Amino acid sequence: MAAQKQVQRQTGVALWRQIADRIRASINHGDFDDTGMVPPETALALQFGVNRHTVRSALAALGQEGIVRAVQGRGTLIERKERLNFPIAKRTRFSQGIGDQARETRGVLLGASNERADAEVARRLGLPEGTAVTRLETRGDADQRPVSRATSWFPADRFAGIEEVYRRIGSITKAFRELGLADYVRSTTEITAAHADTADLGDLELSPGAIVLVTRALNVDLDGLPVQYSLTRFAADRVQFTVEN
Amino acid sequence: MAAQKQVQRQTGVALWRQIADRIRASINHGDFDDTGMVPPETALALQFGVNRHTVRSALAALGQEGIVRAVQGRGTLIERKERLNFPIAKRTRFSQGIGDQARETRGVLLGASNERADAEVARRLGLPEGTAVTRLETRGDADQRPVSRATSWFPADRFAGIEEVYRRIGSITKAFRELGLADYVRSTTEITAAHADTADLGDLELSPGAIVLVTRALNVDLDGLPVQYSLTRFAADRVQFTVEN
DNA sequence: GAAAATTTGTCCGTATGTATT
DNA sequence: AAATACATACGGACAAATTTT
Repeated sequence: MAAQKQVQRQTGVALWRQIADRIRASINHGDFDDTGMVPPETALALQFGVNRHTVRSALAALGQEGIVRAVQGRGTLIERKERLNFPIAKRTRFSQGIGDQARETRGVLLGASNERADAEVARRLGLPEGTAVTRLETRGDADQRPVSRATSWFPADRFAGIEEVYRRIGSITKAFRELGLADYVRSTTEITAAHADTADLGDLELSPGAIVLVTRALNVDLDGLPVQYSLTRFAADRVQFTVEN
Repeated sequence: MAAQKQVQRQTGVALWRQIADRIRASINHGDFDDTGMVPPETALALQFGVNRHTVRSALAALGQEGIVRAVQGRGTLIERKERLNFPIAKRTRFSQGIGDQARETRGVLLGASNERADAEVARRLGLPEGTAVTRLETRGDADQRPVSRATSWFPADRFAGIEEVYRRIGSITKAFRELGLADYVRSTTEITAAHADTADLGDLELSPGAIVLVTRALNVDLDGLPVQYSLTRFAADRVQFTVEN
C-alpha cells in the first residue's frame, strides 16, 4: 500500500472531523462502490493511525449527514438516496405530487380518534374551541418506503366516518370525494425543520439525528371553508418541496 | 435529597438514551429555569450513577435536538428560540418578509466574483453555459443575528457593478432598482433540509449538528426573464417558511 | 443447526488540550 | 494565576447482531 496523507494532530481541526471529510470524499469518489460499504472500523482506525473510537466519531458524523448507516454485526452501509419532489401549490396532494416519480404511493392509517378541538386546532380550522373534530394519524409511503407521517384534523360533523373510509382506500382526496367533497385546495403551508423525534424514528425508519421537514397545512373547500388541518413530518433526506409562483 | 428512580442497565435501552429522556423531561418541567442551564456533567453523572461520558452522550443527543447548547468553559445552556417567518410568494424579499418581526434587518456582503456560468447556473438563469455572471456571497441578519447566507448569481452584463452597489446599501431589491430594474418577482423556490456544514457553522454561528433549510430560488423580471438565481442556507431554528396559495 | 469469527454498540477509565470565569 | 468545564483522543472490556465456517 502506498503512503498517503495522514491526519494531523493539534491543527485546530479535530481528528474525527478530518477523517469524516476523508471518508466522505472516498464515498463520493466511488472508492467503496464494489461493496456498498465502508471498511470496518478497525481497518479504518489502522489506516488513519487512530483509535477505533475516533473513527466511530467520524462515522457517527457521517451518519448524521445521512451518508452512511451502521448496522450491528454487518458493517457501515453507504446510503444512496434521491429526493422525491413535492410541489406546494393549490393542488397539493400527497399522491399526486409524487405520482410521476414513484411507482406506488399509499397512505396507511396508523390511528384515529374523535376529540374536541384545542385552541390551536380550533384557530386553524376556524371553529369554536371544543368543537368535535376527527384526528387521523397517517403515514405516506412511496415505493414501499415511508416518506411522511401526518396528524390531520377534520370537522367531525362534516366528515363523519372518514376514519374507516381512509383506512379502506388510503387517500384523503378520495375519502373526501366519497364523503361528498368533490374538490379542495391548499390554503397555507408553514415549513420548518427539526431533528427527528422518537416517533419519527420508528414510523419513518430514520436513524437518530436525522432531520424532518415539518409542515403545517390548511386545506379549504372551494368556498374557502377549512376542511383539514394537518401537521406533517417528512423524512428530509427523501423529499424536497418546490413552490411555484 | 430523596431517593429517585435510577437508570437501568441491560434493558435494551442505552443508558445515555434513558438519561437524555430524563434531562429533557426536567427541562420541559422547568426544573432548571432559575439558571437557564443544565447542571454540570460531573453533577449529572453523580446523580444518575454513571460515568461522565455517558452523560455527555445524553447531552450530545439533546444538543442534536437543539434543546441545549454546550459552551466550553461555561456549561450547557438551555435553548429558547422563536422563529422568524418568511413568506414565500411572488413578492418574496429578505428584508420585507421579516420587516415586521425584527427591528433591524441587514444584508452583508461576504464576497463576490465574476465568473463563467457552469451547467447548473446556466440552466437556472436560462443562459448559455459559459456566459459571464456575477456571484455574490451574502449574509442576512435580523437584529444583529445571522439568519441566512446566500450565494447568488446574476447576469453580469445586465447588472454590472452590482457588487459595489450591494456592499453600499445591503439590499438586493434596492441594488436592482439602482441598476435600472424597478421590480421583480419570485418564480420558483425549492426547499430541502440538511445538516450545517463547516461554513454554515461559522457564518451563521451554529453548533455542529445544527440544521439548515436550503432554498434554491429563481427571481425573474416582469417579462419573465431570470435576473437572479440564489442558493440560500437558513439557520433552521431561527426561521419558518410560509406558502400562501 | 452449532460454533467461530467478524463487526458494530455500549460503557468505563484516564490523560491532555483549550476556553472561560 | 488558578479553578472550572467542555473537547478530543486513547485503551480496554464486553455485549449484541450478523456472517462465515
